[in-house]
Amino acid sequence: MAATDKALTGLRQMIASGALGPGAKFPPEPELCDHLGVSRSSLREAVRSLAALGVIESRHGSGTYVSALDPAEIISRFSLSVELIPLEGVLQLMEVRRILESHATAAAAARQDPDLADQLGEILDQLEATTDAADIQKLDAAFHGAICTAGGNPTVTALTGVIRGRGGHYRIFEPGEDFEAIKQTSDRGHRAILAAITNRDPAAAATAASAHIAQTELWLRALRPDPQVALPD
Amino acid sequence: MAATDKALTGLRQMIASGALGPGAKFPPEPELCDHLGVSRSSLREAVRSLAALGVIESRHGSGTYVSALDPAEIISRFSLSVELIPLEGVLQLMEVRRILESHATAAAAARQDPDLADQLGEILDQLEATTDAADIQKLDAAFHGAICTAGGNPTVTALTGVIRGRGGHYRIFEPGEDFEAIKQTSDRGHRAILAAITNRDPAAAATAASAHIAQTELWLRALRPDPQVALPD
DNA sequence: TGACCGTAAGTGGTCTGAGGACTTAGGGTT
DNA sequence: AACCCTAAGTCCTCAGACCACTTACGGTCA
Repeated sequence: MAATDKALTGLRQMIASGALGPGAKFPPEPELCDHLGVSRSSLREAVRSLAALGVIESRHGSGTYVSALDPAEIISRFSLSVELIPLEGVLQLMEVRRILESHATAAAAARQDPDLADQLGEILDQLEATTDAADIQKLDAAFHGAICTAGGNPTVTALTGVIRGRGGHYRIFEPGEDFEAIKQTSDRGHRAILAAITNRDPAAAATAASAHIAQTELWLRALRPDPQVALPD
Repeated sequence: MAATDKALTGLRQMIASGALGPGAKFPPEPELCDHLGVSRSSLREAVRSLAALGVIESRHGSGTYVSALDPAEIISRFSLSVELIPLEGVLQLMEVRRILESHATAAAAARQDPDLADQLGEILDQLEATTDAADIQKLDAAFHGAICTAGGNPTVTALTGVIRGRGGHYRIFEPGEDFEAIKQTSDRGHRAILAAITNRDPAAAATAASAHIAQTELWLRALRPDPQVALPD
């Protein structure tokens, strides 16, 4: 087995076996090199791999530690790769977001958190008052994020957040001829979701969230160029 | 900015800017070092990070390439980290699987693929005939995987597959006093899903899949030790 | 006695140079 | 035309040295 792979397997094994739990500190690099039988360069490349995946953390001057191994944190690391996925793949991810977020929105409506509706109302007031693309994206994330958090599953919140962040890179809300129509449709969608939550109607909340996100998917599809047709000779 | 981070940012920028699309080849390491202004060690650590995330691929003797940037492949890389998540976090992930897979199962039922039911029936025949834990896990994955594939969204298939793989590490089907009861319940759940697909009843399929996975979650919860209570002095 | 600060040990971060291992393409041979 | 061999190109691994940061200890001063 290659040196880096050997180090990678060894490090993962130390965690999987339970020898090192969340937050535990690894031995110093020279000691690990000796234990795993690889050079320092190979060990460091293996450490970098696991750090990229959110499994371990290196702290300069302090040591190398097992991360909290919290699924939400690990999923957040995916934004580094998801942000590079082309539009075609983003559409598949948006369907995942639609399914999960409509579920989380229904759960939020069912929970009847008395503060949630007020909080969401304030966000929407600000959102409807601005036309700045960056502000829109930030407030939209705050709105959907608060709902997902209320839904009760942090992993769902993290996953939808990553996907939403990717979709947001396509500036749907750039000033253009359709800007006002798109903005109004979006604002109405948000109000419909809030109304369902206020009415404590999970089914309506799921439908409203699904419709709202599906609308975003349609806008994204409109950005997609038609598939190139292979020309005959 | 730290050297490795500088290299990481530079590499991602080369992809995000569109300068290098899926499958494109990076310049040789010495050239990249010069271009990014870092040493070879730092560059290699950055490359390893992105390789761990499924964004780029290094081929020994050939070169370094941008990956296909396919969301399903990128999500598959998650298994390296998901497999290390403790039981508590797995339960959150199982809810994600339940939501996505019940949706995919409904979609598979709606699609009315004539070959699917036969294929699933053969898998279940084998599954019901074996008591080997490894075979059970393999056939269970084949059953649910085929359904998700029929659902039409490869990203959903990849995501549910990663989570299912993690859950499978907890050997629910180890020989024990409850083995037969658990196995029978599981088999019945599979048959109910197949029946809904055969009947082309999406709603029943979603319900059956949700119930089946929820049952698995209950078995996993039973493995969870009670939270440790902090003892007073 | 307490708080503050400087110092030294411990640890990860970066650079450089060298040689090995693998892939690939091209030319020569059969 | 098919096969094999060679050589160039590229990534992989190792080793050693030095730098940067964190931490804890012990001394100093109020």
